[in-house]
Amino acid sequence: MTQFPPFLEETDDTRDAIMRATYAALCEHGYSELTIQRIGDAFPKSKSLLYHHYDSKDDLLLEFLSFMLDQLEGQIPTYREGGADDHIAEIVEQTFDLGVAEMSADFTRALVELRAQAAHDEGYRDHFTRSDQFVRKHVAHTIRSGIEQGVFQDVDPQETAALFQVVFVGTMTQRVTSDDDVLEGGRSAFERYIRECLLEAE
Amino acid sequence: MTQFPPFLEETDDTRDAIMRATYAALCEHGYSELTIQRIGDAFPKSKSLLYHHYDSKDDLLLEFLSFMLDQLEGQIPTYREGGADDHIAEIVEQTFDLGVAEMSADFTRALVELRAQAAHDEGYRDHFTRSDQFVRKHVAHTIRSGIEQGVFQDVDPQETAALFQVVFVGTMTQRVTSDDDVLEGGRSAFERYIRECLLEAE
DNA sequence: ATGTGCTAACTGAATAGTTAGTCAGCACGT
DNA sequence: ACGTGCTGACTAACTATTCAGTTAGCACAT
Repeated sequence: MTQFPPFLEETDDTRDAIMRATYAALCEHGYSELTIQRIGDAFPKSKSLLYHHYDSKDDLLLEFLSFMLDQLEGQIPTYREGGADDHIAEIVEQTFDLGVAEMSADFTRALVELRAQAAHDEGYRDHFTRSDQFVRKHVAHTIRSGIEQGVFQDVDPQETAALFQVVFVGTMTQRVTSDDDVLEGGRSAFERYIRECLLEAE
Repeated sequence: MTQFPPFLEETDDTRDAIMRATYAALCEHGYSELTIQRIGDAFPKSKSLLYHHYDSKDDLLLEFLSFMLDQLEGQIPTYREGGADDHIAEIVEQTFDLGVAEMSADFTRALVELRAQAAHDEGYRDHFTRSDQFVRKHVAHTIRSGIEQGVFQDVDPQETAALFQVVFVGTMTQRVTSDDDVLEGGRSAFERYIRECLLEAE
């Protein structure tokens, strides 16, 4: 059975139930084998009802992505005070260890497939652009704080955050698309980068 | 019209022609809208003939990937002597600037889509595992040479190459799936990493 | 209370289109 | 005669989407 993230708890709302069904179907079948039928199967009501609430399969999935991103954005405390260095360490931990926080491996898989759609679909590209910008700005802001706190060297926050973003996407993609084990080694090397190029020597 | 890479020159061989047609169709339509029909359209002979040479669509595409990888592996001089530092600089250039060498943007797009299939398809995963290993070992070898040459610090070649691989996949994916411009900044930050964590200070 | 009109949620069955894959047979070099 | 490369027409399965029609609930006049 699919393990739902906390913000997808049971509610009576039909549209929430559709989001839940979409999440479940995506985890179970992946994007490439996702059909309206299968979303319907994961949904207590009828398949046709999906069209009552959304214009098309595409519309539904885009709304789904937007819904997930909203939840995620709402969930991340804009910035909990505390050492910026600790926060960065947490981000690295999440990047190389589990992927994103509570995301199941199955959902990560589907997410990588969904991102790939952005290569030829503007709607998806818009979504991931927004998503990337959110993450990158969050990291940049953290780095800026760290510099002010004196725990980071005087680096360019934008550029550094950009590298974080690339490493983040690369890791996530690599994890689910290749058995070549690159994560442990990549992590060591990246931590060395943080130690020598980001953290202020004490 | 599709611009073919040099190793896909015109030949009489039918199977080469099929590879060419697959490449062209992939560039024109991307993976998600790739059909046997469309490969047939880009092919001077008939669609049914494809089944005479390959068992299934999946078989054909896997053979195509394998074919491309063989060509690429054969093309990269195992190691042209010369400064390992220059060679690494070239790799960085190719990573952030054009993507891989002469690959068209269209093909890169398709390649990202193809990689995403590996999330749920073992055949594709095997391919990209092999592909990743090749690249990573090539980079690791270059780094090892650089250390011996005294131009690189005494880093762990495996770990460093792993980070290169992650950055490579991340950049390629990001480039075609997001309009958030992360490449320039990522490049600057990565070049700083190379300067401070890889190159031997002179 | 009750009947009436109206709307939104909902359903099962149908449809039109597309797809991978098949197959009987043609041309032709040996 | 025979195998090989090759073809066009075909099919069976699956897809997103539609649609005619059922229900349940609500507002409101009687």
